Amino acid sequence: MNPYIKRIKDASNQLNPEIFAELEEVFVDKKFSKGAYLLRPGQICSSHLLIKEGIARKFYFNGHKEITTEIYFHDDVAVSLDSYIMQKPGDVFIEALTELEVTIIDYGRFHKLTHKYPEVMMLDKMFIEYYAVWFEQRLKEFQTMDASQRYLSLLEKEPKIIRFLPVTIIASFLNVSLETLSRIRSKMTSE
Amino acid sequence: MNPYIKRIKDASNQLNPEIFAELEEVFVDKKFSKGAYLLRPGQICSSHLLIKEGIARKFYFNGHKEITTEIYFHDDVAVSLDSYIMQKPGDVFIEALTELEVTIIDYGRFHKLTHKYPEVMMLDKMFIEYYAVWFEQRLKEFQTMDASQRYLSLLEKEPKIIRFLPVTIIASFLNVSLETLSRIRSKMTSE
DNA sequence: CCGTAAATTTGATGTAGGTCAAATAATCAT
DNA sequence: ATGATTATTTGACCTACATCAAATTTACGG
Repeated sequence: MNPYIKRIKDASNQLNPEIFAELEEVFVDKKFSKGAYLLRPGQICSSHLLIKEGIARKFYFNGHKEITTEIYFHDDVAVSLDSYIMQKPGDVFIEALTELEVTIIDYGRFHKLTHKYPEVMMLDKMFIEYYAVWFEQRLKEFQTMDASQRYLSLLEKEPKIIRFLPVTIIASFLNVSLETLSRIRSKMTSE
Repeated sequence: MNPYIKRIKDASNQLNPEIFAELEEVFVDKKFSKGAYLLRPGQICSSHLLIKEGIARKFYFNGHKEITTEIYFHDDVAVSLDSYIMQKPGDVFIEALTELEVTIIDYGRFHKLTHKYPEVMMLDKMFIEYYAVWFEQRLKEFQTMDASQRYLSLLEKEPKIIRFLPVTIIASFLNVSLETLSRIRSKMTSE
């Protein structure tokens, strides 16, 4: 498991049961059908979305080109960071790629707990740390790897993505054209 | 001013004077001469480095190629995030590009305060949030802009970088070859 | 099943930006 | 200053990947 995720799990397991119970009150489960948008540009991201079941992605438009920034699976947390932190309208879509079950953690109610219990703020901080390092590593991949290497790295880290998603979305996540991704794939299977 | 920086400044100004005083005790000033390394690969990043005077950068080697990830000026905070958070050896250099004065905020002593005062943890969290969003935006630039656009964007946001630093370093920050950067520049001045 | 639409592959061609090499220009020590 | 060293520019060429277009495969509603 990712060491940052492990760190968060450990910390939440060590939470005093009373706090944990209060925390769970803030959680609201919800289902979305395939293709539904959990967030759209212009909306304020008012919650963390913890994925229980299914796959989702975050993407934005650059002109006519879709850029997929994140793909979420079980236990991942989907959030539009800038919009969430500053509570201002964002510019991304969060989309259900399959039937989806999520736990919604409301911003306002969560923040109250954050101020009531330092442990909860710590947990919140750990999430942000995970995000920051995740982005740093992803940036590094773009700065040091070519398209094939990024594909290989993804294949290794998230084989699920490759198995279940159409090339369009994988290509947009790797920031290459779908034609290029197709060629990378055919070259790899032929070797 | 960057809204995240403003947010941090506002919060630290609202800090109760007693806490502020305790916080200042943790601060230690230090000078470095041009070319000195404040951090090297293999070392654990055990402090935040707040730049008081001068310019610094963070970089790492990818094979023989240097990649500059950040360039720091007055009031910026230099830290190797992954190494700092997990307190494990990192793989980056932090280098003084000029004569440099920094305020060192020691990890251990700062963390004690973080647990003593929720306000301080909040401040710490805000720093991480700033970092996370900074990385997200930088990633976006690589995904949506070509070399000239990245140069223009840097010129606009950080004209100081362009004025005071050699092409080698700017090029490595923009992730282009120095030759390409040189051509971009000559094309721009001729137009 | 079959026809149609969507997804994927394959091919031809263009271009941004890399690499290597040489030419200037700037910096610096004696 | 003057030579030596380092930084920057310029030129020739090459490669990874984009784009456009067509072919093929897959999925899917009737």
